Amino acid sequence: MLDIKFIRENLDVVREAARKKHVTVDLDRLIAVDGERLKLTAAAEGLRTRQNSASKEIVGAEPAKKATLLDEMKALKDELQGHEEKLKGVMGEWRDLMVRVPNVPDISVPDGNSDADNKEVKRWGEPPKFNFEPKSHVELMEKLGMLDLNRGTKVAGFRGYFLKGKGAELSFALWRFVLDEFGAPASAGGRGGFTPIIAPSLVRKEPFMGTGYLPQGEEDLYKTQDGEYLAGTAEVGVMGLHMDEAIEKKDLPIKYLGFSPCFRREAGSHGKDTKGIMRVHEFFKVEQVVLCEATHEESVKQHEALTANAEALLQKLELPYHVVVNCGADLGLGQVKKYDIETWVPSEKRYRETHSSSYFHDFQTRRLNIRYRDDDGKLKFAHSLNNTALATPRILIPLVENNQQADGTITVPKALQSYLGTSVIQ
RNA sequence: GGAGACGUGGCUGAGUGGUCGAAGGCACCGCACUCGAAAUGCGGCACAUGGGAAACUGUGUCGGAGGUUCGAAUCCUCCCGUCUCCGCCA
Repeated sequence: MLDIKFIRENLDVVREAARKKHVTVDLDRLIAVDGERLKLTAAAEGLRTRQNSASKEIVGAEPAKKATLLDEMKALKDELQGHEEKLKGVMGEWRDLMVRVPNVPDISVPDGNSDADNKEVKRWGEPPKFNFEPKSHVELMEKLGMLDLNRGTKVAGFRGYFLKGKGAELSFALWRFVLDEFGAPASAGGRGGFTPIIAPSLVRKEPFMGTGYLPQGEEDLYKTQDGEYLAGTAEVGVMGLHMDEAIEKKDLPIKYLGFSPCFRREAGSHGKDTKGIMRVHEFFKVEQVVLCEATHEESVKQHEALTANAEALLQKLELPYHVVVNCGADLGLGQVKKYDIETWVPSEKRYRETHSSSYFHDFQTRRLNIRYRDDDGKLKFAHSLNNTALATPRILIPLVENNQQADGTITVPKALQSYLGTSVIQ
């Protein structure tokens, strides 16, 4: 959510933001409704001022005076109720419009109409050259008893899967590997400063509103009969952690390495990625979540750091990847800027998204009411950021495909060998 | 699932119809003392929003939404949340 004052005073900027993000929101209507809101509020406040002063007079007034005042107040009360009725209607529309206003993308975000317009900004590693036709992760993993899709769908329905044997072990190995990478202090070659946290996936409505997944993303979420939703990323639960809190400035930046199961209905992507474990309803994410001081410079610094962290993991896993800066149309409502890291998938002969790194300024924290006391003694909304550390099972796809051998066995990257207890999956 | 208690500022905690935006404490800020710090003393200090160049000032906010009343932190209803006991389960 943006500050209404900011919207009023920078209407052109917000209008341009909506255009760039391809978001439809009637800003002129918002300004008109806001004017109405202010007018009605002022009128109601005037009446209340009178009510408050009369209320003080009534206490000590003599009977005749008191009766006069009481009559006046009864009439005023009716008038006030009329105003409040109108204001209520106006506020309803105002709020509906406000939650649709997008955050302003950074100047460095390219224009574009879809993810096809994202711009590559970096490339690392070389896609492997095979002297045989590379197999898909489905073929490789099923052959090695790592994955069972048929029985996955039997049990869990469309997009269901079982990871078993080395497939399950590989997942545990990766989680442990990531935890160690982030747990080690920077001096020891680790990422440093992240607190591991296992976050709820079953989450109440407020953190979804706060992170911006509701109301717009409702149809991609599973909802329980008790009104909670299942989170599609650990970000939701972790961001909810400090909701309605005031943080000590000395504690910033706060960095979490959140882990949780994730659930997505994948509504609207029915035809996409129907084979294998690229797009599943139920998966796991290790997510980096950061709260920091409310300056653009700090956000940018943390954003680059989060992105570098993910890159470092991929480099240790020896997976070729590239980084794209997402174009306006491919940004979420609250995102200022986003890098997707896409990892090479040999069977598709292209890079596929495995990480997504974004910052929000105070868009999320304003909704979540996460503040810190600044040096001037004032409470300010913190800035928030997040990036994937590692999402399973998707990451298994490039991992097995890039390391496949002609005989269908899979070599294990050095960094993982001690975790998996072998250098070859066969 | 049953019964009960509770929800107040950054934190803690008083407050049961008007004199309450709210005592006291902690934290924080300023000043004094000090070579400096600690301790101490004095003062300041909720948040949001409207008006105003500013000083200042209007309004709202005591979990949320309604209601009673001229007037609600305080009374009533519903909802949400927390805690305790019992039950159930691991």
